[in-house]
Amino acid sequence: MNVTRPVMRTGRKFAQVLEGARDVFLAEGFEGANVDDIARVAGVSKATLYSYFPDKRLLFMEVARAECLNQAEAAMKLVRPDLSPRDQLLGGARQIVEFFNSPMSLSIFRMCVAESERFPEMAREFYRNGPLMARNLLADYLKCATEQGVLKVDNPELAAEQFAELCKAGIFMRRVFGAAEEQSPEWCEEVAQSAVEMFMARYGVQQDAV
Amino acid sequence: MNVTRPVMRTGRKFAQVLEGARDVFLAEGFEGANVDDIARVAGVSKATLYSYFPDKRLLFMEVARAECLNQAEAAMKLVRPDLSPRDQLLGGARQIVEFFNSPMSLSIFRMCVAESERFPEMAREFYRNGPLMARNLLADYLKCATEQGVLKVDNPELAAEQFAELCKAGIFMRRVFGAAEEQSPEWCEEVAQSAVEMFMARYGVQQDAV
DNA sequence: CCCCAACTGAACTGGCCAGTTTAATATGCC
DNA sequence: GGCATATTAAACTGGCCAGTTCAGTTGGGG
Repeated sequence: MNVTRPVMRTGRKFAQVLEGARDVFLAEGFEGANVDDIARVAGVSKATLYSYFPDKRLLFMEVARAECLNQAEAAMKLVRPDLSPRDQLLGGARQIVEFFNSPMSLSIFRMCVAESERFPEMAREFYRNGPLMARNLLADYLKCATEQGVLKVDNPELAAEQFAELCKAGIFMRRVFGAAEEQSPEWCEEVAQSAVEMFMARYGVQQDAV
Repeated sequence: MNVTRPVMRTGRKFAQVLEGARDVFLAEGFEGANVDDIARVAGVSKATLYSYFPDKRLLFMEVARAECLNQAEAAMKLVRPDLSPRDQLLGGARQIVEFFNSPMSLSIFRMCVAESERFPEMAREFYRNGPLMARNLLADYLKCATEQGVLKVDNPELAAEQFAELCKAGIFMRRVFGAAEEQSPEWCEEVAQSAVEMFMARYGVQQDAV
């Protein structure tokens, strides 16, 4: 899997480089980020930086990979089989809404989208490690819940994506285009509630209609 | 509203410039597009191009604006007060799904997202002319339908965004990250149907449940 | 205390590209 | 035919920046 990475990382300052790169990339985007800046912020000489990463692109991919792992880990912690579907989904909705509201997530999203034409592998890898992984996790849950008769989902993959999309309503578009500042927690909560409401109206079992 | 535009566009080759710019921007993105290339593709000298547009950014904004107008016009034609809400919405869903599946729309979307940090006004204007306009159109419809008692929508703006988001499920993410080619018409139709299904389950009036 | 590897800083190369300039040419209207 | 305006080609400026190079410095293990 890791064709390029087993080689070095012997130096003392490897972590510094990654951290500096992360900060600058997130602040400036891929094209906007200046390698001299990265080196300066990392507190490392340019020569050292280039001794670890042969070029800017590989450096960026390493940063994005690390961020995806973070998100995946957070998502895993949310699975709570003891909760009712409604509460389980509400928890998921809250995390998704928050994700699409946070400046850092948006920054990474923007970068991957922006470079997806020039560096297709990069964007695809992000998609696999991020959105796709989240969808599969959710789809699995929906499948289980359906088997247990607490939900009635015919196409779990599609339903999972629908749910994720619902959590973006009123948040994502305005944020990604910079048309709005970070949204208020109250609004986020309303969006999450409304997403669950709609999802349950479609895929909930009758008993829930009481 | 139009502060910059009343000035020129007197020349014969204005349309050529716009067309060439559109082609090159869509193929290469904003940063990737080279002004010399645009001039060449447009069959026009660089000096002529610059006599119309003071800089690359404004040229791009004009291209994006034109594309938005196209979409808006197409959306307007869809309003058919004689149809049932279900059919009306299905028509809308089909257009939205198709929009997010088409390479050209994705290209513009990518560009605006990519540049939204460096040129915020650009992205915001795109948001206003595109997604926001579409949302308002739909929200108005939902409001009317609710007054007429054929739908039961409490928050039309949010509902409109939810509907639009639902139409992206299973399409948008994979496309925007280049993780999939253009999706099949059958899949698009399924996504559209499923979006309407879910929307009606939440906001439809009882009579529909027969 | 010495040596080797990692690290440094600063200058440098080479390429790219937005935007300008100029002097000459085309076009169309009166 | 002549004038004003639009257009052209091509060279040029100035700035930016990824990646290289090198002579010298540090620091920890033997």
